[in-house]
Amino acid sequence: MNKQPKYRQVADALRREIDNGAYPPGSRLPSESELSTRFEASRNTVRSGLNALVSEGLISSSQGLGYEVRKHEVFELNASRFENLTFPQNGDAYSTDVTNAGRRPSQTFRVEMTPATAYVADRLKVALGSTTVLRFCHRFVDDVPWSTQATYYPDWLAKQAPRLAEPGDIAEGTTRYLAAAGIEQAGYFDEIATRMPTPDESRLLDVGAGVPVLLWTRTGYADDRVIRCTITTFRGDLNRMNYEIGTLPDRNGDERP
Amino acid sequence: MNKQPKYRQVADALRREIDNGAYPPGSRLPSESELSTRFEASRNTVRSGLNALVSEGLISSSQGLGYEVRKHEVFELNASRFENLTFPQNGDAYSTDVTNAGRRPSQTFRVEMTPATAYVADRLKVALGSTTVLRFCHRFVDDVPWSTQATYYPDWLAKQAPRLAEPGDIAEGTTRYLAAAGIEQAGYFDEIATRMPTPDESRLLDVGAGVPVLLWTRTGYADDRVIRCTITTFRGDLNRMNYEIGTLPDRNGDERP
DNA sequence: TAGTGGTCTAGACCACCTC
DNA sequence: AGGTGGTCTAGACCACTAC
Repeated sequence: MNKQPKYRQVADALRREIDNGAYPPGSRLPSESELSTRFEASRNTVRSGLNALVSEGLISSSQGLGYEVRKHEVFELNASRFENLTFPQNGDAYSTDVTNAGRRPSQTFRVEMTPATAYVADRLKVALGSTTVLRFCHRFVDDVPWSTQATYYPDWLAKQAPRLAEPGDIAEGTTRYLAAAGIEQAGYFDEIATRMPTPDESRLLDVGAGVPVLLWTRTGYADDRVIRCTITTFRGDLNRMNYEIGTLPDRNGDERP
Repeated sequence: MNKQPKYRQVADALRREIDNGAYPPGSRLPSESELSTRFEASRNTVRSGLNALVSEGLISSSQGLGYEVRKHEVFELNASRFENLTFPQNGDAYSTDVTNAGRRPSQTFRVEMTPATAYVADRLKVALGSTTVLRFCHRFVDDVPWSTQATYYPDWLAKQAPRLAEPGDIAEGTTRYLAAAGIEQAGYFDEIATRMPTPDESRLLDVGAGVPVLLWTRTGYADDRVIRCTITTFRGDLNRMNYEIGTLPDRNGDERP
């Protein structure tokens, strides 16, 4: 006989009921004291079970309100089209994508000079701690924190293209501005990873326990030189990345009925 | 004054010490009762703090042994080279990659006929519940569970290429076998997402709390037909995916000193 | 004010590992 | 045997939300 601990039985029973649709996304679970009666367990034991489901990302809780089944709506980002080398888009790809999806984008933006961390220095091929220009975006969709994006430029490039280090927006887009300055991005290297958020990331993206982040690092090259390194941190529950490679049939919105 | 709850103070203090290197990766934390004395908190409160760090993926615990700082070694998978259309590799790309990294790959393998789930049916463009061939791999590196890979083929293709549904390995590789049968993959569509593992996935990949999974879905096309859908589930703490797009300078191992 | 979850305690017993 | 974490309880008080 393989007896499970009681808190796990609670978690399993509730998970099954959520999967079955007994508690649809957005609905509320019974209160801790009700569950405590139902499972003949102390409140603390029930809490352990609920906690497990929170860590799985299945439910969330808020003080005074109760436990709610999480709803998952995903936003797709086409990374191979995002910055297409042959068909560059006009303006900001993020705003366009979000607006096209019928949502309202907003962002805060800042520029600063900052010493390169090991991770960034490695990719930009500059010395650890050497100066870089950081252009940082904190992005929202319908006022929900969605992602952060930090782009680092090496010092030598900022000297060649001084507007990079100026606080304002670059209206025509940085890629286009750099191209006009004779720096044309010929290719990029993408790295994708996942992990649980740091406390800082939890704060910026407003995620609780049970939601991982999706980390996307794009290193851009012009000839043999690295011209930038962009680190995007997504809420894992709200985002998905796509790549199209080779020849594909047309998929003109037929996937979104 | 912004007083934090005690269990969070415990978590923050320990996280800081881990970040500082006071407890390097692989080392053990003091026992719960020692921490209980140090922080003047009950054992349960200390446990809450430790639990938070477990959920962040920073530490892990095992009965009778204590808490250990997790070490992170990542395995990189180059998804744009993985199945290069112009320079196909010989044999199994996974085994080659792992062996090249000086590690020992192993896997279990099975083939079955199974009705298409909504997710798979959507991608294969077949009816929900219609028959598909599933070729499933459970992969290990040095006997550590690493990833699972499930490839679904539509029924019509299995009729055209009958060895797909046979239980054994396909020595020359399925891509090559299909090409010989006149089915040449011309392109693919990749989707990448992350979430916390389901209980099934936790079991197969042997991950505890605080480790998300990285989900990679590759849908392969030949002309306008979908010929397969491969769903790979990685342990998020051990894997990273890469894409090379456009022209890049040679990076012949110079990144791995 | 009543009900919800959030924090904390003190103590008990069990399961696992090392010696 | 002695130390570690894992489970569970009963009860207390606090903070937030709703009405």
